[in-house]
Amino acid sequence: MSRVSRWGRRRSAGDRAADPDSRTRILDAAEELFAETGYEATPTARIAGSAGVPKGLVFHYFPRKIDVLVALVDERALVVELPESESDALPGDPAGTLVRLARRFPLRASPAMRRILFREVDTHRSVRDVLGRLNSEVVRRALGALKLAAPGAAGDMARLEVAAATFAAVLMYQENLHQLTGQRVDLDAVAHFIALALGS
Amino acid sequence: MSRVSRWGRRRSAGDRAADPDSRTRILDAAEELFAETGYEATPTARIAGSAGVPKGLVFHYFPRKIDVLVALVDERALVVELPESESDALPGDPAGTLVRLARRFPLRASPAMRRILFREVDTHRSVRDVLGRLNSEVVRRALGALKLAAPGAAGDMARLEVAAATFAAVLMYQENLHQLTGQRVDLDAVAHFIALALGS
Amino acid sequence: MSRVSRWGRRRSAGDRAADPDSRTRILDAAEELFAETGYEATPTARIAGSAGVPKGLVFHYFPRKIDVLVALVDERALVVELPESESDALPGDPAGTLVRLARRFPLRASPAMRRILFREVDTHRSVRDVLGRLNSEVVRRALGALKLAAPGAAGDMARLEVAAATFAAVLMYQENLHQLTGQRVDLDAVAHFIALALGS
Amino acid sequence: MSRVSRWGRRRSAGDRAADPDSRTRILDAAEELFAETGYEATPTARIAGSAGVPKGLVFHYFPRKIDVLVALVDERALVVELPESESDALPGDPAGTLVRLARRFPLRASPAMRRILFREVDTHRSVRDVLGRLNSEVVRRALGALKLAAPGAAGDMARLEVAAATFAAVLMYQENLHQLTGQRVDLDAVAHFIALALGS
DNA sequence: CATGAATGAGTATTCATTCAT
DNA sequence: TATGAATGAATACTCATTCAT
Repeated sequence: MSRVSRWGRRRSAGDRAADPDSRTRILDAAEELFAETGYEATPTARIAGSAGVPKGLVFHYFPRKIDVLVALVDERALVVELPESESDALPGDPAGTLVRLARRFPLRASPAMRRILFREVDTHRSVRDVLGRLNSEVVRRALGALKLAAPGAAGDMARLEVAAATFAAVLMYQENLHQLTGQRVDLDAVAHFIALALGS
Repeated sequence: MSRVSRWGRRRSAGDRAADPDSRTRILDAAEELFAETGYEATPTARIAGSAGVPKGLVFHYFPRKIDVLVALVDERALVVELPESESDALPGDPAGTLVRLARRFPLRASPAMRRILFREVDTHRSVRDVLGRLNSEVVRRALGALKLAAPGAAGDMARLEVAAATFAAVLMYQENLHQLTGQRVDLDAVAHFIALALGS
Repeated sequence: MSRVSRWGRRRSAGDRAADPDSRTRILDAAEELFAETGYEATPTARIAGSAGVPKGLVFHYFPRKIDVLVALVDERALVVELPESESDALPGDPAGTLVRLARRFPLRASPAMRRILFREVDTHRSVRDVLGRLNSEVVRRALGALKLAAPGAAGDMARLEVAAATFAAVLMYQENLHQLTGQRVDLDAVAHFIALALGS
Repeated sequence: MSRVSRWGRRRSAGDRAADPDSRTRILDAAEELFAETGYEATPTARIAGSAGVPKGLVFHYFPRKIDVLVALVDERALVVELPESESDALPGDPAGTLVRLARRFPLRASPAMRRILFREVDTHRSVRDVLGRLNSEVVRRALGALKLAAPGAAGDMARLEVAAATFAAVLMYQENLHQLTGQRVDLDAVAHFIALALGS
């Protein structure tokens, strides 16, 4: 049950812990392959091969291929439990507040997961649900943080909501944008831009 | 169900016949199916069946399955040739300018095409190219329009660029957002919000 | 649709007709293999191999494996259309009447079919239905023939029914009995035995 | 659902414990499943699951899957040791004699066993042997009993043999017939019918 | 005895693609 | 152009069986 890995440090050198168990290795491999090639175009045999386990073992843990995707999304997309603390919020600094929020954003977890979530929204209800929940959460937190950080605009709820939704959209899709245009949107600049609108 | 879409013209010049030709019917069917189920998960046989043509005919027009996708994207994603006219731009009304731009936006073409473009970015270089070109185009036009519409901010190029990129992001992904959260982002509100930031 | 073969003369020498078509060859092979090894234990690949057609073609004609069995049973178990003529019935000779009936009995069709019918009764509703219909038919005809052939017992309907059911049971299961005990029940003797009971 | 059947004794001698031991539970489950679904179509894992034992334990007791079937047939198909007593035979009452014989007939053991025996005749030599032995036994006993019960026909050995074989056929397959036609053959009526033939 | 992870050969089924007509 | 039978590589999934604990 203990899901060992955390992206960016999946198997660091000095790890004296034993090999991650087979189930984890399967999910690791699937995460990478689904992100690269997509769910449909990734044969289970390749997942097994890439994970270094026999083909049959994949089905031991995940009776259907779709269960690999579902487990992946359920176990790895929302694992980072953000403390509810909105201590990020610094009154008078909405831009910095948004940037700090983005840094600790759950979607910051594995870039592979982000690609999977967006690419496979239609593949399974579970993916769509997780992505939806994620989006709502970001909007909710951005809104909460902005309420504290932008005292001047606190009265204009509608404006705060648009700000939160706009920031969320940029944040949620930035990875996709990066793929498309080849250039990453500068989140800091967007945050400042939004702060401007709130300040006026 | 009627595949005679309002999304651009597919019919050959002199068409008064009721039935589009086979090739068109194949593309119509593929467009719908790829959007629904994805490229990989859509068998060519189903495209043929849905188009009401024999299986073999699909390969007569499109030697490889991928050619269906490529033709679809090449012929239907950018067909709406926006007049270069930035007559949309109304000096002093950046919000209205953005909204008008959005209304005539190429991506406003077939919703199915949008889903295909986003879902199949990684399936073929051609898709990625078209989507990239589309995105650049939107940013470019938004930027151009804003230059004219927001004379006050005209000097601050960096700010205009962030504004354009932000609006483009919201615009490009609004359909996706809609699916996820079940509620459409209010483009007008975002446009006004952006105008606020430009005005201050 | 024309089902060429009739067992015992599936491919006689002087047959100038071309090879039976692929579909027929598949059914021929399946009939033999299902009878030998049973439905479950017969891989579709072996059917194809035995029929001399590529694996995929089996699924071209029969989308699911069970469809092969169903087609087999539906098309080959009841094909022999017995003329309704009860001319078999010879008044005063119930024994001869039963024997003649047995000789033209539909189940006399392919011995392989008989083994399939009995072995796979539980495999699919269609098999059970065909076998049930066959049994009812035999009882019905035996009863009809006996009514005419055994005028002495014509008044004792109950006795005629028992006679018909008994004969049908022996007839229907004789192939199985043969397998089990290694010795065939002598149908003639049973017919005479039954005639005895009717005569007394 | 309660596997404590009336069909022979499975429990070890001193059993007062509520739970049969694992081996017995495995056989119980297999008996039910083989009868329902057939040997080939019943995975060992399902036997284990249905018996409430871990998968590995099945192979502890029965190294190969086929051993489960063999053990089942060997231990449960002939267990009811009929006393050799032909005290059933009542001179002058061949019908009653046959009916009494049928009531104590070994095949009266578990209906599930009967279906297994008939369905899996070809699966393993052991099954065929047991079924063959069973059939011979029935014929042998019916013959013996009829010799005593029908003194009038005692001289006509051939006729007695046909009578025995006919009755055995009806008896052995009545369960199958029941499934097929949905209506059970009336054994009493058949017995009387046979007695008639012997008496004339 | 008990347990369940591990293994890999086998199986039904799918599907892009070819091609004779 | 049309047509649909033919082909076989690929793929998800099954399952008997082994084995370390």
